[in-house]
Amino acid sequence: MSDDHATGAAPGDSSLGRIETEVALLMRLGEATRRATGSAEHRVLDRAAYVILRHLDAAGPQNVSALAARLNLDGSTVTRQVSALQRDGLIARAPDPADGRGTVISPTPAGLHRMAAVQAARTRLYGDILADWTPTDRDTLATLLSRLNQALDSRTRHR
Amino acid sequence: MSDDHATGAAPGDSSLGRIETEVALLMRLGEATRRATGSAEHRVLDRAAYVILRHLDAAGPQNVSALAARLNLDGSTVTRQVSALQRDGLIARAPDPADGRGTVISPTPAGLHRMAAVQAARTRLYGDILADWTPTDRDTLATLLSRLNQALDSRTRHR
DNA sequence: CGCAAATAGCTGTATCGTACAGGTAAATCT
DNA sequence: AGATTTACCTGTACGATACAGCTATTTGCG
Repeated sequence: MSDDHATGAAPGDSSLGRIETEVALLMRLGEATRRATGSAEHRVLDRAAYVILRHLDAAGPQNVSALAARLNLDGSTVTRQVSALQRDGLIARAPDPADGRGTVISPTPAGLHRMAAVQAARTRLYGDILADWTPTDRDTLATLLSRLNQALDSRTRHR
Repeated sequence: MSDDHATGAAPGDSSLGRIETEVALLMRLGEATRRATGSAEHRVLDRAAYVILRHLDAAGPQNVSALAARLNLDGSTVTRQVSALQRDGLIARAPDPADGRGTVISPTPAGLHRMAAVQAARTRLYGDILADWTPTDRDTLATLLSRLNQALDSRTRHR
């Protein structure tokens, strides 16, 4: 799994490969973890539902298209997610007063509560898992991940 | 996406919250990126197929159950993935000489080639995206991700 | 103003990845 | 040898997603 580039002191090259590997792995593990974590009775939030609620929480009520654009999802997907969330009482749809076509989605208190619970559970999980990490390492990971996401996002977005 | 809201995490805890946020985000972005990257004609490898090939490459030919256990997937899922990979000529099935029930899966040259191509493309992508990172930062990210995965994995596994 | 084009959202349909339950065959245990 | 376990496959179902097509509304333009 290495393509020797043989330029200079190439430790940076192999980190790209490692990053690729680890991100792929994390995706798998994250999936598995989510599946295992959000088990039976909880009937917790699916992947997208969680991010939708988080985004509504962070960025305020907004319509389906805005959500879709922001989350890099098809409008129809968001429509369905939103329908499910509404069915479960986690968000509310209201006609957009400024645009007769639009619907404004806002989180309900129950939705925020549910989201916070999931968030807390996951955060707890990380606390558990990273119990023996130094605060510095945690902080560094958080920062680097954030930078990675920002880079990935801007790349994905304007292209 | 700012995480300033609604968790009530103590400042010392905040890196955990940030990690949670960023991992969730990375999952979404990774999905989107994969979807965008592996576009049309390539008919590239799906998520699982890629990891299967990588694992076969890294750990050698093995049977379906071993793969399933290792990848945290149901046997049936692996069976189907493997069937698809076989149909596409990327892996080969052979009866296990030591166990009449088993089938040993090995990557074909074409499979390895395909895998390497995807890997290279992704690595290139990361190189592109992280162009302005210092080698140190890249290296640190790779290392921390690896540690995170290891922690997540061992947690997921024996439980 | 009135109609064409764009936009917002929904619904139908398809695909993919995955799981669980059930089947058959082979191996292992007693 | 019979019972149990293991390995794999198949049927079926579900969830997340995309794309295409529909309707209602808004916007832009002659």
